[in-house]
Amino acid sequence: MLQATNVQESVKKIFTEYLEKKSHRKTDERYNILEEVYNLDDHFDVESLFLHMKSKGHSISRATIYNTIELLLDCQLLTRHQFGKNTARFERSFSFRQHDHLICQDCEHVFEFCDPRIQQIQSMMGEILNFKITNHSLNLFGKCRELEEKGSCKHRKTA
Amino acid sequence: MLQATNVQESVKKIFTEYLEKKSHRKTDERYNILEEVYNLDDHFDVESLFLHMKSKGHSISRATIYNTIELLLDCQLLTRHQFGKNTARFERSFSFRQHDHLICQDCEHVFEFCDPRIQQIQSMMGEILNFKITNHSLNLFGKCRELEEKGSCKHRKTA
DNA sequence: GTTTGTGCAAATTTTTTGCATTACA
DNA sequence: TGTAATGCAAAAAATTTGCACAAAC
Repeated sequence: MLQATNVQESVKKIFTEYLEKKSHRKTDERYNILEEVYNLDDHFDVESLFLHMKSKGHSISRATIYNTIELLLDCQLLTRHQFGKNTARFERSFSFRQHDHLICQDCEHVFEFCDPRIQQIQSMMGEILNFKITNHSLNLFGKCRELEEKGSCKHRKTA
Repeated sequence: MLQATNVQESVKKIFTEYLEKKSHRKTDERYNILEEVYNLDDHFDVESLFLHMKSKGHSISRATIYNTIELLLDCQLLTRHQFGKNTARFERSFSFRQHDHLICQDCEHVFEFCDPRIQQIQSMMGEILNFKITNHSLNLFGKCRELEEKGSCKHRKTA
């Protein structure tokens, strides 16, 4: 929990510096959203974050969430993903080491993994194709063992 | 052109076999969409395919395009991508070797590349995490040389 | 002749925008 | 106090669905 608190403090400090540098106002809503984003363990979409915050008693609007997410993306505290569905999904990105995703086609559960060769591919391709590559996303899609063996998997939400 | 014709003939045959196996009807619209998809050199979204077909004199509806795309995805003649925007983009996938994408953040132009290490990562991660991986998508995002040097790039469509 | 597929329009879903009000600086 | 940010609702964008009609089989 100490570690978690430090993360909260660190990202709050980073966000504050960013807001000051950009002359954006330091509103409660922005800090509330930041805090909730860093409380969530998993990837989330705007609607679920909205409902989550509503259920915790925050009075917040979707528009503010969309606006604040833009800021968090801009200062690299958040990463945006699109795992094949129409809804964008987000993930906190401070103090969580670079990783990629493995998505179960059935239950859509997201697993994470890390492989140094991706960085190598990234820098080599940047050189060859004369690109200044800033980031990448590698998604592997497949069926988890449970699904293969039993025909369904535990993370599945809808029948 | 001979090669192109062969591709058209091949995909038509594959599609026909698929439709017959699944007991789906062989409609003109479905074959028209397949042909246009394989005429397009670049990645496309539903709206641009719709407008393209309209401009060529086809009377077609968006609903039919969405439906047919589902079939083409199912028989692997088409691949779906989501390059960070809300709109899904598609790409013909028969006789075009496996590749990944490098996307310019500015003009959104898509470049293609190939690296065998990705397949290695894919199979290794499948073993380690006990996943039956069926496919992957690796996208590198960055700035093309022109953009870096001149502040803008030729593929850019909108100011 | 059945029944699936098409086209159109309406409905959903996800995101963006306009505007009156609130509150940061 | 001036102006940016919020909340709400309406608009826009992307996709899905319902239904009458057309056309495969």
